[in-house]
Amino acid sequence: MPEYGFASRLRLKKTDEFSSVFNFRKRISGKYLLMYYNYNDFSYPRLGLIVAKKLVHDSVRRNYMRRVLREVFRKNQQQLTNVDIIIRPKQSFSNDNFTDVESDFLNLISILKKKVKVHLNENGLQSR
RNA sequence: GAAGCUGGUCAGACAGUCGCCGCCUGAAAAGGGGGAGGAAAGUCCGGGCUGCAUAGAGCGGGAUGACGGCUAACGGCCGUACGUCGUGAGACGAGGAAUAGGGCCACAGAGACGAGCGUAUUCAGUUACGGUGAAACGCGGUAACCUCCAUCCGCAGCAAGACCAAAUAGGCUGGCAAUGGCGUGGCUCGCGCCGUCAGCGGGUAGGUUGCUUGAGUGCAUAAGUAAUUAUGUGCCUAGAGGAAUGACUGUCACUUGCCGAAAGGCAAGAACAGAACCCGGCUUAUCGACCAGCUUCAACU
RNA sequence: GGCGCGAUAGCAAAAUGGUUAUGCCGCGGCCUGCAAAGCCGUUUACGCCAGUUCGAUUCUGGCUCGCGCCU
Repeated sequence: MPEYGFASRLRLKKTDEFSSVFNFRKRISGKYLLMYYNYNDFSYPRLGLIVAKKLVHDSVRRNYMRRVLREVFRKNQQQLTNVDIIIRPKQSFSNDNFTDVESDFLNLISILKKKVKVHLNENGLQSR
């Protein structure tokens, strides 16, 4: 039975957790979103969100974007394993482009899954 | 019917699926119930609360200003008077004192603040007038210039404050003595600490608390022109902490456009905006819908 | 969340209840074989809306924008 919940353990909160992802320096970009990622030591993925005040001035729309991105992550989290990801929107969106944002996110996830596979293979080679 | 004025209410409704944050029941699994606003905003005023000594004296500083009332308090609200605007309903108005004193009054104008000057006139500096200018021959104007008078204000803010407590570092509490130093709010007084003796606990990260029942609110009655108050009765209405309210679907209702003779059908739209200790106001943003009272004009009886 | 500052030409930066200095920049001219430097001239401003006042950039409210501190 896949997990659809979104408990607080699945979130990135501390500055150290955010910087570790940024220092890994891996980034995938889509039309609406920018995704940073790093591998973690847990058996589940974790999400961090950054919505810049520069991008959208008023807090209503910033919080809306945060909620939508959290919702998309919640619905698709079973596709991911032990990665920390940070989502940063590149441009603003509203209720009209919800499906666009969702497909953009799914696209990023599929790219990430390929990279994870390669990463695991390389590690396997090194360990031999 | 048209144009307008004032006050008030609402801020789509009801279901379903998947989630989020508190609360309650339960050993658990699970179940039940609650979850943004009229401005939550700006932080412009006023309080509560907390600490600084139970915030106390003086200086300095700040705020307000017709009169009366309401209130926990206010720079808010209500009533009355006055002034300006409007045909009117109404709207707007932070200014008491210029003989307590000081300052300032550009340009123009012969002359600009304290009395003089010019012309005419008279017994007589006695009386009248004087282009300009906001103000001109004076007991001027200006106190949103200093100031005076009256009233009020100590300072900081929940990142206040309290409690439990790793690592590291050495300090903390009680008694006694006294110059100086340090701290507390802008300063002085005042107050506390630093010295020494005795005893062993104190405290940062982190966590818990403060944290939501309160000057609360619906209705009825009474007092008052009103703001408001009193009594009775019903209700509980978010409490997070890198910070919860989201996504999708259905039905009905609203607005606009198109089609149609009509019933109706199709499409689009639905504002401003998101709690962070809590209240009372003010100000600013806002698609619209509805209710009540009133004014002016036109027509008809 | 709370507290406190500021806004003056394209940039920097003063002062004041009655004409907004000054420097750099731009433009035109002189100088030079050509330029630079120098000299002369010149354009562009008191964030916005109200009030007090005869008159506001200044005084008083309210907006808008920017900055700093408390963690």
